[in-house]
Amino acid sequence: MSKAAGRNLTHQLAHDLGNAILQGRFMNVPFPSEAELSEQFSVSRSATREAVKMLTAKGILSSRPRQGIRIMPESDWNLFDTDVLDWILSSKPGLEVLRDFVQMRAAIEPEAAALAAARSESEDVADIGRALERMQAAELGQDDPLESDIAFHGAILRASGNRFFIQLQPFSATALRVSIRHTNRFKGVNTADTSAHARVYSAIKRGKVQQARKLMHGLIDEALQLIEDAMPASGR
Amino acid sequence: MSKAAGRNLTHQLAHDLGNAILQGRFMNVPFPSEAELSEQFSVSRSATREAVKMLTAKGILSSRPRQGIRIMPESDWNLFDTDVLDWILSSKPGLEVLRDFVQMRAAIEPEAAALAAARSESEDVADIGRALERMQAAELGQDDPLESDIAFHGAILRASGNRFFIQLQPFSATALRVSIRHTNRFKGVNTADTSAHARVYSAIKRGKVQQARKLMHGLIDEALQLIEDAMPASGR
DNA sequence: ATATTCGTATTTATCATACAAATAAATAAT
DNA sequence: ATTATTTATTTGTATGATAAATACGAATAT
Repeated sequence: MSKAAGRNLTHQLAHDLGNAILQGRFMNVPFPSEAELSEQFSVSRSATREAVKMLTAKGILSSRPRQGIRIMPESDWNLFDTDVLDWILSSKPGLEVLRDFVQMRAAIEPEAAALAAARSESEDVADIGRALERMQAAELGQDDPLESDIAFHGAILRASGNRFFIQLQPFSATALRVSIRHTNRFKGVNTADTSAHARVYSAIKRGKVQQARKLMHGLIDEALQLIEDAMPASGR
Repeated sequence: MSKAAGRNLTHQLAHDLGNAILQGRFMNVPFPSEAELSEQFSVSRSATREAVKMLTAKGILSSRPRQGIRIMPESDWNLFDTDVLDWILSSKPGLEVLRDFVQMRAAIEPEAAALAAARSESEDVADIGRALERMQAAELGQDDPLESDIAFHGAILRASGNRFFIQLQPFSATALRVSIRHTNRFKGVNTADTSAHARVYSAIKRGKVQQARKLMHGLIDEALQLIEDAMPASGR
């Protein structure tokens, strides 16, 4: 078991199991029983059961008497859960998953930018500006390029004023982290990218709804094109 | 505690607590401790703890020694969790929540339709046609209008071929269920609506990406306009 | 032979109890 | 008034025992 990640044993075990499952370590072996898990991780049955219940709540496991604990089909996993997103990230996802992430962002973020522009008088919009400043600072090596990019897109989701968009912040962040793992060997800090972001912010601040949507769409669609060009044709 | 909803006591308790929380029953009273929950629901501490851990996994609760169990801020709740969506639905959400649902659908579903059109050769597309037939049957009273509508939009999400869109099926279904509760007093079975759906299906089947996106957007945007017109101006 | 019934072993589900650890609040000391 | 210490409360962890569900195989009947 990992050092001292979660706050308590139950959380740690849930985290470790989640990671192991998403890494595919139980693809060929049957999933252990409660008793086996307790023994393998040197944890009480109570803690084991609680960890299993947490993963059950995320749609990853299910358990029935006599049958034991089983991994649910991937289609049941709650992919928008923050923990699950973390486990996806550390499972080193391939281009297909990255494409799915970016296609989703291409649906969400242009609309979020449009909604933000429609509420341009909101205080939330200033956060977008602050994140943009961080991106500009990152160009000079004074901030982290990835983290400031994440902050920018997160700020737009918040500025949408829509609880569902707001909750997609971890999704967007994970998508960006997956992206950079596939693309940052090609380009480092990108001045053109930052100014494209600046144009999005400008449109939002000035309440230009259509323009905000279109600019954000352009931003993400460019990334999507790069990914699809890099993919073998079979995967499309 | 409710009759025999979930498969076991833990699930039942988690379900009942989730419902109670989303109904706002702990707005003014402090959340009970483990011991109090056990006593109030006549359930062992183990089962109580497991239920609390399940809600913790969904971002709804957190617990620390001495401080007890606390309800997390709503921004932490996993709103895309199927159970949470069910609890939202049974909490009789108002127009603000409905608007958030439909804004989200307006982002997701036009893109899903576009992606489905781009894979029009897929077998998944036939499911959309079958759902459309159900909608047409519903016009004649031979099927359920709401369920067939849900099936239609779910089929398009599946046909997108994108795991994230696919997982938004329960979201879309809940959104439609919330919608009908606010709008079906105005209109019953709508022939115009069904033929608009038929045009979306036709565009997808013929691989017309742009058209599929535009038609689906029109479909949802019309619903959104009705909602925003019905809302007091303050909420925009 | 085939299908059905029935028993049995295995695994989770539930309950109870005990002690440890964390920590918020009260109390005492400076 | 501030800080340190004690105390009480609550969750965390472990263990053991019994109940309930059910997959599997054996026995039985058709």
